[in-house]
Amino acid sequence: MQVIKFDSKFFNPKDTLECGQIFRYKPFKDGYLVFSQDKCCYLYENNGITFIESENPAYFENYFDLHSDYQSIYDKVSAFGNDFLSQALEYGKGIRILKQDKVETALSFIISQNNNISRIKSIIEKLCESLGEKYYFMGEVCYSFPKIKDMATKDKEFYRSLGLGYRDAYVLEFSKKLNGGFDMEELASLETLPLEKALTNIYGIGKKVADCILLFAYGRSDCFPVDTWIEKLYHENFGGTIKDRAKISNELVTKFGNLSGYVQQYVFHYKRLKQL
DNA sequence: CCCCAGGAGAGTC
DNA sequence: GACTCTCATGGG
Repeated sequence: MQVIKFDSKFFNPKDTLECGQIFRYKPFKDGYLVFSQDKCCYLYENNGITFIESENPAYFENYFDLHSDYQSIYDKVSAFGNDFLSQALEYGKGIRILKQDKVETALSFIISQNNNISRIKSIIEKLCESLGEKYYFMGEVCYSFPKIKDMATKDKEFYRSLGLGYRDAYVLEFSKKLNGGFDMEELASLETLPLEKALTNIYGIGKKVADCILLFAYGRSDCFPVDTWIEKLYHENFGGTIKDRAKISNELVTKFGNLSGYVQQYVFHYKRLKQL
C-alpha cells in the first residue's frame, strides 16, 4: 500500500466524486473507496491534505489528473466575471476532472441516459457484482468492472433484470461491438469533433453521452455536455434563449472554449446540490 | 394519478 | 433540416 498526498485546495474528495462524473464509489471510514476497472483506492481529506491510498499509485495519479494546474483553471474561469459561475466555482473548486477508463465510461453513460444518478449507481453496482471479479481491498469486498468478453455473451433479459430498462439493447450491442475488436483507445488520436462523430455513430450514444465520454475519459475539455440540469440552468441562470440542446452546447463551447468541460462541472455540481 | 432523471432513436413533415 | 413520440424504471 502506498500513499499519495496532495493539497486539498484543488482536490476535494467529496466534490470530485459527487459532481456526477463517476458512479463507482462508496463511503468508507473517513472518506471513500473509489473503483476504476479492477482497481481501488481509499480517498480522504484531513486537515487540508487529500490522501490517496492504493496499490496502484501511478494509475491513480493519472486518474485524478494530479499533473494539471487547477490554480490556472480557477483564475481563467474566475476571469469570466459571471456571478453564477463564480459562485459555482467557489463552491466546487475542489473538483478534479477524472481521467477514467474509456470503455467503462462509455458503458456507464449509456446507462445514464434519461435516468437519475442514484439509480445509475445502483445499476452499475449490480452489473459489477454479477459479472465482475471479486477481490478484497483494505478488508472490504470489492468487484471489478466486468470484462467485455463476459458482457458480450449475456442476453437482453440479463440486462433487463439489472434494471436497465430499454437501454438493455444499447449495452448489449455495444458490448458485442467492443468484443468484436472495436478499439476505443485507437480513437484517442482523433480531434474532438471527429471523435464525437465516431462516438455518436455507436447505437445508444447521442451527443450528450458522447460529450461526457469526451470529457471524462478522453480528457477533452472543449466540450459542454447539456443534460436536463444544464438546460434548466442555462435558461434560469445564464439567461439563455436557445431551446435545442445541441445548439446550447455549441454556444457554450464557443463562449468557454477549452474551459468548457470545467465550467460545465462547476455549474452542474452547484445547480444540482444547491438547487438555486 | 402526476412528473422527473447526466437522452437517444425512429418516425413524420 | 425541424419537431414529436416512445422507450423502462424507481423516486418524489
